[in-house]
Amino acid sequence: MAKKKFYVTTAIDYVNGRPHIGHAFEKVIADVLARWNKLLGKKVWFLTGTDENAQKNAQAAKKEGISPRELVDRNSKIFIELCKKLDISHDRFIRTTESVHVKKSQEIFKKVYDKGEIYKGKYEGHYCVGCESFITEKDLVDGKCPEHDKEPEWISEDAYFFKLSKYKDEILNFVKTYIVPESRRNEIISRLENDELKDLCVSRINLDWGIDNPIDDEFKIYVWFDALINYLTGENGYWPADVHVIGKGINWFHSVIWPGMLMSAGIELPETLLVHGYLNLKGSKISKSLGNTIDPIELVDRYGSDSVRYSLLRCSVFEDSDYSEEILINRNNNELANKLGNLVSRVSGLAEKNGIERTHNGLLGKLKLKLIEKYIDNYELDKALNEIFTFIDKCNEYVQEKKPWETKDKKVLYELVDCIKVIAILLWPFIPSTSEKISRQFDFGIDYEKIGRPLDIKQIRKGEILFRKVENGK
RNA sequence: GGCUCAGUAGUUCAGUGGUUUAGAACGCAUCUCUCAUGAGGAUGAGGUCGGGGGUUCAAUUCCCCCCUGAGCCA
Repeated sequence: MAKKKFYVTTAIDYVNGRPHIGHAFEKVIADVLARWNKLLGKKVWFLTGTDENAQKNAQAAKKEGISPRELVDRNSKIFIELCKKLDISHDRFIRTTESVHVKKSQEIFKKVYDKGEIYKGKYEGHYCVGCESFITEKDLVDGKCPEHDKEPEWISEDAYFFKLSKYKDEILNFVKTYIVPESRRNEIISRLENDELKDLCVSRINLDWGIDNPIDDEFKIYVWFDALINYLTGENGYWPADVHVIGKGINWFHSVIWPGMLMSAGIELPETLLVHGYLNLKGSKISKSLGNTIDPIELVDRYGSDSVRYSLLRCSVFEDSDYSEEILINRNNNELANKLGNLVSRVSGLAEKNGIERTHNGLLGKLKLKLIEKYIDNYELDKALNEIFTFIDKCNEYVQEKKPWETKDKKVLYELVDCIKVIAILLWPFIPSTSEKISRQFDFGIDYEKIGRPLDIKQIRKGEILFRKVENGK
């Protein structure tokens, strides 16, 4: 029987600045999904990357007095470094300046044009450089874009339009099964039902950065049009995507424009759009002007990838959450060091001294495996982790109750070691490097099918401390 | 402005399609084991479930209004 495939993507990131903690959050969520499906035995393809054709990048480069090419080359490396530091298991890192992507974008553009669904017209309107898009009169606040607090430029130009309006009903029908969570789905449905869906301007004139319009070399392709196509460029035979992981700010592009493009191009539609919330730092938005950004690369250097991953994954996927270094430290000390780390430490020490003897593992009955699976299937990763850690508590209680340091009961120790095996397997998508350390220490493989199977009995040794505690206030 | 969501212990959040003592974690207090990373375990204090009205024998849970915060608006 052929293995089932699983194709997951993140949004591609603008490279006009350094990555912030929100980028790390999204990548870690997608990584858990990728690893979870790998653990279940599926053939996984995980795509992430950088969006480099945006006008924003050209502007950022100009500010620094370097070419756009230099800027994107330099900055995309930092995003690659972030992935590496966070143990992101992506199979492909796409950059939209790659020639293969340029070709793909032009190919799709031409396909839609040839079908008569891209046509030439005139566009007049307010264009916000920050948004990379036009905004309507009624959305302006004091003549400024409310999100970027900048006056948009008035643009009147020849332009190419994509007949997005044609697909309104089809899109409306499609999103009903596409978008997760429900609240985000309803937002899109209500806009589609209540407002007119206009055709989308998909070209820009007089730019010297971006992908050439293959029909008319006076124009570039609108950056969002090419950006979305990255999911096709990087699919490696895995299309359609099983999950696109994105932030709530770009829901519209992925919920309406992207399916519309695919419908027009006659390409199969993706399965699920997972829209996650944002992280707030001490109650306020991440914002460079507030100077409250946390550099995720620095965090990993200071605390290790698993502590950063874990603290991020304890945040709600769907709702906005508070995040701070202090929260990370508390999670690290209380949950990773005191609960998980200490359990492994005490049990491995006792097992090394006393040995283990096979028996029926009654303790395992306290693990709500079905519930954990359900949570992960519903993308409620924080709840899944919570449940796994509840089980770790049960194991610590069991040690206390059975006092194996007095009884030297090898069967009790077997149960505990077997449970640690299960815990390590379940935690692998979340904190892979720690899981792998535990698996080496107890000498078992990380394999989902081993969860219900008896443990091979081997010599166990007390390993190194898994998590160092951190003094708060560093 | 339109639409949507949220407001529950000091903090972060669960939860309830109306019924007897509203849950967890962290923090705090007391006790305790000693295998372990001064970790673990037990107990306890802490909430008029945003405010006001309504429906009902009964509302934190349903309905209406208000306040506050957040989000989306191509």
